[in-house]
Amino acid sequence: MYALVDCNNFFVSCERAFQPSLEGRPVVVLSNNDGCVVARSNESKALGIPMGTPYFKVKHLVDAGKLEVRSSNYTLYGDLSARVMSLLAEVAPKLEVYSIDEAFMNMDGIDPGELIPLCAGLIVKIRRWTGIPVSIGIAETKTLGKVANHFAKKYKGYHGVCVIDTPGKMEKALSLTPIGDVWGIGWRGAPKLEAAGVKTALDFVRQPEEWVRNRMGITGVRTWNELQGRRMVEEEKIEKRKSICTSRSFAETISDLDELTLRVSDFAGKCAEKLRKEGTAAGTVGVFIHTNRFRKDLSQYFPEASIRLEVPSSSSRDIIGTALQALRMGYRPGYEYKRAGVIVSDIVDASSIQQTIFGFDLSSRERDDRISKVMDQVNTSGKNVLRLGTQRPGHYADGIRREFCSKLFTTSWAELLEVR
DNA sequence: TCTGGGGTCCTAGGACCC
DNA sequence: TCTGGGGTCCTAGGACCC
Repeated sequence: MYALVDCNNFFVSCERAFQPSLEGRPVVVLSNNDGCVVARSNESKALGIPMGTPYFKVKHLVDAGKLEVRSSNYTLYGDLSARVMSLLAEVAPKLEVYSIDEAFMNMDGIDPGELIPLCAGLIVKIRRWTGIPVSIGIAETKTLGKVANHFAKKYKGYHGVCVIDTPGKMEKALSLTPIGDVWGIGWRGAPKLEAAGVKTALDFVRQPEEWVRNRMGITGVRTWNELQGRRMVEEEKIEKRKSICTSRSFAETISDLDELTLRVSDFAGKCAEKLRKEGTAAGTVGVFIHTNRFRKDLSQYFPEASIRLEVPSSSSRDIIGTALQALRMGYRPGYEYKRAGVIVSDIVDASSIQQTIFGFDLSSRERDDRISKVMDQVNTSGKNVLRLGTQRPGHYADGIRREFCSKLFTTSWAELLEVR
């Protein structure tokens, strides 16, 4: 069986773990730049605030004292996530961390009778040790585990654990699951299915396989099988990432190429850092810049350009230099850019590069790699203390709004002392 | 006035080859 | 005037996830 562990309202729960006054109150956490709502407490869901609501639409509730708001604090969330995952790893034969707030535990080999008490105990322990409430859904496949998790969250009677382990429970659960809530269907696919009379997950699995294949292709057939207890979603892949992206919206728009150069340099430098941290190198560097798509009154422009490197690299000099070339290819003056990003792809293991290159002078590359290494050793604070001439001083994410940010409760002694 | 960021996989169509 | 058929690989864009 799979046990899907999902942290309840994760970002909000992280804020609450260190700010008990938020308990029981409507709380939302905002995206970067304080843009829109990305996490809601049950109380704020009850207020009818949809996911993704721009902040300015709920500001009146905050001003009236009816809603608490926090800027997102990913350092804090990442740290608490690691703590939760380490507790899961202690009991799961195999753990697959799926996202910052979710993990699949492969429970194959554990006595089925033990599953519920084990998971119930885990929920209590995680709450006590980290402050984070979690729910667990148990079933034969990951997609059914998602369904079970839904019920564990929704109905108090389950005390956080729901199991789907018989055909009867399966049919009951599927009949109560709207088709749009199924993992892998998505909000675009749901209306089409509903129009064809498929309103619930049970309606869906009762369609013939060919019907599903014709409408939704191979991915639809996978979901169709998974919902019936046949495993189709692959076991964990421990592979390295295939692409890495660093992008941000700006607090204000930018038209000037020199200013964009500073920002794109920082994003590219961050990508290079991430590559080195994973022990990989990228063969392609891409850059995009976007105008503000919500401003219908302004002219829009979404250029992107990518450049293939002669030899994959993770050196800041290479990645930043190439990103700036790509930026100049796409940039046109006269537009108000609101967002920019760097994507590195065609990623390979850094160790595989050395042997494969002929006729390429590796001596300058080796020198660059040594420079990058020193930069990493010095820049442990996340600040660009050591940087290339095109990068800005300070932190790469400086200049974005974080008006309601909580303290770094878990990661900085200075901050912790300040709280005390 | 104000609207996030980072990933993966699949597919259709073009380029290219014989 | 008449102009094949079949395969692979790559890429861009769409859909989905959290």
